Amino acid sequence: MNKHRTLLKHHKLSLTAVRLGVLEALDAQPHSSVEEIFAVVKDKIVTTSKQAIYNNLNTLVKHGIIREIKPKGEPSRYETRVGDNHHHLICRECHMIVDTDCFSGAPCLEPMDDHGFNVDEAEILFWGICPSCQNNTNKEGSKDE
Amino acid sequence: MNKHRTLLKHHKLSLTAVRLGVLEALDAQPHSSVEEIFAVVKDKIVTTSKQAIYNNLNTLVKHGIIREIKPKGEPSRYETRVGDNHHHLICRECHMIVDTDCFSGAPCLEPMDDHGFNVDEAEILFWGICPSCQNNTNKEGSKDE
DNA sequence: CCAAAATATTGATTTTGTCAAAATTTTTAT
DNA sequence: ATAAAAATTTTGACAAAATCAATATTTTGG
Ligand SMILES: [Mn+2]
Ligand SMILES: [Mn+2]
Ligand SMILES: [Zn+2]
Ligand SMILES: [Zn+2]
Repeated sequence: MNKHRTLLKHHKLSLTAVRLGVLEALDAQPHSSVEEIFAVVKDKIVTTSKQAIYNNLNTLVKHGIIREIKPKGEPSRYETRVGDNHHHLICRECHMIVDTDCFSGAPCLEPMDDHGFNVDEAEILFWGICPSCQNNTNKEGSKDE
Repeated sequence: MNKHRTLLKHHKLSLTAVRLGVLEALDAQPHSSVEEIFAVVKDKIVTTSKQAIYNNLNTLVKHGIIREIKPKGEPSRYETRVGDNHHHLICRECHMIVDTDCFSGAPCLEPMDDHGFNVDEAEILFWGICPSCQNNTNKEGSKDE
C-alpha cells in the first residue's frame, strides 16, 4: 500500500514499519482499539511495543491523518476516514460501532445557540442496540451484559 | 430542597445525606466532575468518601435521575438536566461546558442510516473555542495549553 | 425499636494511558 | 555512501479515573 507512504511524506513524518502497520491495520479494520491494532501490527513486527502504537496513534491524530473516537466508558477507537465529518452508531450491548453519514439537512456545525464558541467539530454518537443484539435479547429473555 | 427527597422516594432510593449532597451540588453547578462534587459535599459532610460519590453518581445515572457526559480525555461530568436531549459545547482550551438546545429542525434521534440500530439517544458534542479563550489567544499570541 | 436492606467507608486493584531515558532507526546533508 | 541530527522505538516506571470487595454504618419498613 503506497498511499500511506505518500501521505506520511506530505506530513513530513518518518516512514517507519510500525507507523505503516498502524495505518494498514486501521484501513483493514476501522474503529479499532489500541489492543486490536497492537495485535495486528505485532503479527508483522514481532518486536513492536504498545507504547509505539500509542505514540503513532497520537501523532497521526495530531496531524489529522486519523480520527479518534472515545465512547463513554470504553477505550479509544481510531479510523482513517477523516475530513468528512461523519458520525457513529454504537451498540450499548456489544459496543460495535458503525458509520453513519452526516444529516444532509441539518448543518452539524451550527448548534441552536453557539454561545460565542468558535465551533470546528460536531461529534455525534447515536446510542442504541444493534440488530444482532436485538435478536439475542429477544431470544434469551432479559439478560444483562 | 425537598424536590430531591420526593424524586428519590419515587425511585425507591434511600434518602441519605451524601446522596442529597450530590444532587444539591449538581443543581448548583451543572457539568461538575467527581472531584468538584466531592469537594462540595465534603464541605457539608466531612466524613464522606470519594467512593460514596462514585456510587451515588452511578446509581443516579442508572435511574435516569442525572446524566453523564464524558468528553474525550477528561473525567466524566454530571448534570441534573435530563430528559430533554439537549447538547453541549465544549472548549478545547479551558474545557468549559455549556448547554445548547437540540436543533428544532433536525430530528436528532434519526441518523441518515440507522443500520438497523434501535437508537435511544443522540449525544452531540460541539468542539471549539469559547469566547474567553478566543480573547486570551488573540492577546497572548500563539500559546499552547 | 429491631431486623433486613441499602449505603458508606476504607483500601486494594484494574484499566487506560502518559512520562522519561536509553537504544535504535530514519532522515538530511555532506 | 556516510556521518551527524532528528525522529522513533523500546522498556519500565508512573498517573488518573474508576471499579471491586470487605466491613462498618445508616436507613428503611414493620
Ligand atoms: Mn467512522
Ligand atoms: Mn447540560
Ligand atoms: Zn450489539
Ligand atoms: Zn475556553
